[in-house]
Amino acid sequence: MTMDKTFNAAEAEARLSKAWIEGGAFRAGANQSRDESFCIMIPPPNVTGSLHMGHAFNNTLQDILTRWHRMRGFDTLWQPGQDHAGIATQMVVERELAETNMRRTDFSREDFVARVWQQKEKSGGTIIEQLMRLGASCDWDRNAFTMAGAPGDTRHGHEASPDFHYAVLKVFVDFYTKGLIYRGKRLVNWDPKFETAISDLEVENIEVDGHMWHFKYPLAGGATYEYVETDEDGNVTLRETRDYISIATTRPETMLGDGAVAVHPDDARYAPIVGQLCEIPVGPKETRRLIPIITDAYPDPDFGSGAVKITGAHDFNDYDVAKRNGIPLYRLMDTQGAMRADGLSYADSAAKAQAIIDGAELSEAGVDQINLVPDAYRSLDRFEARKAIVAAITGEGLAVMHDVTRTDKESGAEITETLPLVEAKKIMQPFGDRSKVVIEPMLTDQWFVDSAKIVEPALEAVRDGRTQILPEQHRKVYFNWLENIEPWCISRQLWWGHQIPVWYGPKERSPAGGGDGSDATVERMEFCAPTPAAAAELAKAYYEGDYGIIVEGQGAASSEQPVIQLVRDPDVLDTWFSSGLWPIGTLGWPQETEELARYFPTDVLITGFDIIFFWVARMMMMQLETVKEVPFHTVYVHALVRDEKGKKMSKSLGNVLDPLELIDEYGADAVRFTLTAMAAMGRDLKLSTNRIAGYRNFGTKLWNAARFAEMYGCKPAPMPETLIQTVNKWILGETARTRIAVDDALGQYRFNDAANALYAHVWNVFCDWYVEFSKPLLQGEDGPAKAETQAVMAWALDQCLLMLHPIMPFITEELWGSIADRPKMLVHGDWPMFGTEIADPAADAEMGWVIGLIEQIRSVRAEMNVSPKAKTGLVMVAADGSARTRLETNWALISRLARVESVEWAEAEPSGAVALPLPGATACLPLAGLVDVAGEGKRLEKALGKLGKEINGLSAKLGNEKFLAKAPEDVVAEQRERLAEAEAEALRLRRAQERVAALG
RNA sequence: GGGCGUAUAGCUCAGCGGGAGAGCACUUCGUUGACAUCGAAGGGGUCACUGGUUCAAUCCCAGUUACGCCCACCA
Repeated sequence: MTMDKTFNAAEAEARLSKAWIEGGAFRAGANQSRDESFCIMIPPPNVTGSLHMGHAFNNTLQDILTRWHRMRGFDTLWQPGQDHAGIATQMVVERELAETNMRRTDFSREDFVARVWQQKEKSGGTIIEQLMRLGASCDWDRNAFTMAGAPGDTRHGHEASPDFHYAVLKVFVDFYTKGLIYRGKRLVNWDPKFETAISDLEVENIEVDGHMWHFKYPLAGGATYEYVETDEDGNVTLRETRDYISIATTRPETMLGDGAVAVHPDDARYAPIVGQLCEIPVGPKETRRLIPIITDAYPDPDFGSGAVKITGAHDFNDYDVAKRNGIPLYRLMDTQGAMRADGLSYADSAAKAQAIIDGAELSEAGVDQINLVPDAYRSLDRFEARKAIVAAITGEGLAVMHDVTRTDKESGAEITETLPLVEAKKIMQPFGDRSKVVIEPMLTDQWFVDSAKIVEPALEAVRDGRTQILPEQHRKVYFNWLENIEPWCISRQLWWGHQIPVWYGPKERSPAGGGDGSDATVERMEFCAPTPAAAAELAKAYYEGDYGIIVEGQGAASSEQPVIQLVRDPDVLDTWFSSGLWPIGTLGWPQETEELARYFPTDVLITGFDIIFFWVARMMMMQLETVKEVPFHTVYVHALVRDEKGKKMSKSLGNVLDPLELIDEYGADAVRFTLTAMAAMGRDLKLSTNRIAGYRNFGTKLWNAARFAEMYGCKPAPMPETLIQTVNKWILGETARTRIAVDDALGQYRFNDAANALYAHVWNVFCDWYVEFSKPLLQGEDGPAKAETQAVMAWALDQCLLMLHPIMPFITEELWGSIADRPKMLVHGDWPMFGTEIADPAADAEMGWVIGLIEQIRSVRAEMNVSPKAKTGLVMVAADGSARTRLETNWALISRLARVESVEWAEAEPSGAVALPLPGATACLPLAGLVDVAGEGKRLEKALGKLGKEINGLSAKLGNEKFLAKAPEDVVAEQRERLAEAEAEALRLRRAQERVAALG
């Protein structure tokens, strides 16, 4: 069978992929021949996701390491799986519903979740197929899912996944029991689109054009004070009588919820009015609220007016100030970011708020009933309300005014107008990273992980090197975030996810009338347990006495005894809480599985920098808290794949390269090799199709080299004990050096170095030289030499295939199979382990000499415009015998590649010849008649110029006593040697110059 | 406001205390049966700037400039 002229990537990739998977080539432990294990956890892509360039990059690197270890006989597992991706996935389904004008609330929770499971079945397999097309050698039989085992689980596509749901709930319960998780009413980031709380990390602060309005808060009862501004030296710059305090805000709609105005305690301007009341200038005049002017360290006297309105329920800074000063928190908005319409009437609310100012005490729930949104603004969207409020205040003359001078277009006169002070300002505004809508700080009940309590081991593990972060610059980022860790809000008001395993019952032990749980939202008992039955057990113990316990959704009461109804917390957990358990969860924890024992802690995590906080840090904390071990020994953080201009790939820019389209066009190997070759640690890569095409050509080159080998019958065969041919000895050494370089590079996660070493070896050494050198031997009459070369050629090619396989699995597997029938596929090939013991220094030196000679002859011929077809003679002036031996043993090679047809030996260099310096000899090309005298003169001139510079530099250095005294001996010796060589060559060049001059 | 990163050939980037490299692009030449998705030869760089350390700096240190990224509550 002869090989096809080209590699048919599309056909071969599909066929080989199938063969690997059906043959179980990727199973955990496949090809194992040693004790050590090697395990990588895939960063689980979203179930609804599809493969983008980042995935392609990330998974290529993981696959390289996995294949490399598998070939080296490690007990290897690359664990695949998907993430349920709470918000992202629910969003997909809700969007679909929206097309038919339906909402999630049109369904029961159970039905909606069932729809999401259907969606998951529909699209969950896509990314797996795409990863398979990339060649990812995951153990697909173990495909896991972060919501496996949760109610409604269809097990589709992740049949073997452990009960992840149980593991997640168990960790929640454990953390709860240990006091690491708590529930409380806190100000959280609220996404009005998805109507859920989100964590700090899910908020993107983006600079937008905003406005800062300045409004007057009149002092109560028309009081006045003398407002005095001074400059740095204490000189009075402004003195006026005011009956108001000036307040700046970028969000006027929140004024309705103000609880106080704060000034800095040292701010002399406002000292006269501290303790007084001022009026919020919004709403029906007769019921405007009065709020106190207080002091707090928070306001910066140098910013704005120096006075800050305190809206505790709608701003994070204000929240802290309010907490410190006992200022009530008034919630103004509903879950969709519209102004509230629920709760008490405005009049009642204002009255109650006033009562609080006057000293009345209200329960938390009582305060929440207060709705300070006037009727005119109720139900308005927050941005509509903002407009209306600004208009109302301005119309009433309570905006701070300032003079604006402009030049009238028609008359050219300068006109000064007094206008409301509205500063156009760049402000950092928070947006939901998924919803892209403005996030609202919102006062709600949420669950939190008290991260500060579990952070220390995660810091310590990186500090002491149990977990290594590469590249190292990311360590700082990691430390910095963890050292300043904030509580992690883990509850989400969604339906898709792990429902929080907490059940509520009435606080009182004697629920009158059977305890219908009507006040359960106010004061209640929490029962945290991984299952409803366990929760009921806990409740039974608490409600000691003769109660029946009814757990939500677990059937009705049967007896006549009083009944306690347990209601489950409706919220689900942040996706990252469950993916934070990915390493142990996929290995079957909390069962003590064999996999856990073999593969945990895992070896390396390969991930993008964008999820260091989201995921890596959380995994560290959660694994260390749960099983007291680091989840992985190394974190390799890769950079971003950008477009060829360095722009981030984005749909809106339209510069997205689809890895699947690239695979279709260039083949998976070309895409993989490109990404690998560009994977310099810590540096973004700019991907261009041009580059991919180049590496596709590399595959073709390899293919053709194999065709050449096949053509000359180079089949894998035992090599002779002793090699005779120098080229064959030499290629062994070259191969060994490459093997060392590749292993070295991969061992240090220097993927680009590995790729480049292989590229250079295959193309520049194997193809450019060895294949060419082999031709006279393979085509010649010398039987033993031919046989030896065939065997060595086959061997050297095999080594190329073996070493390239982790990066280019398909073409190498295809070649491996077409070269010979083998006991094992290449995917299970035995990675070369030989070192330089198989090299032969004498052969290396000899081939170096031969290559040098050929290159010099070619160079001269090209520059002299000698026709490539013309053959020339060669005159050798030998300084010692070794040169003669070298030339004669390699004459066939030299003659062919340098196109010289004869050689004669002379005592002196003939005139009219170009002299080429070599170790131990001078090679002379008698090109009389062919020589372009002027050209040769120029060439020599140039070469001498270069040499002159080098000689000057070296002599200066060697003339420097300090250098001789302080530099290491070997460096001095090396410089001396270089100087001697340079001088010798310069001498030869000068003699050649003379001869050329004589010719002219 | 903090923190980090990057400046090397026309382009994209490796490298890194003692001889400036690769790929692409460019120029010239080439259909010798592996390969024109190729071969051979070649041009091209005060390694951003300024100081310092050193016998020696593209590389280490400090500063400057430009660009990029991350984090952060200035109303």
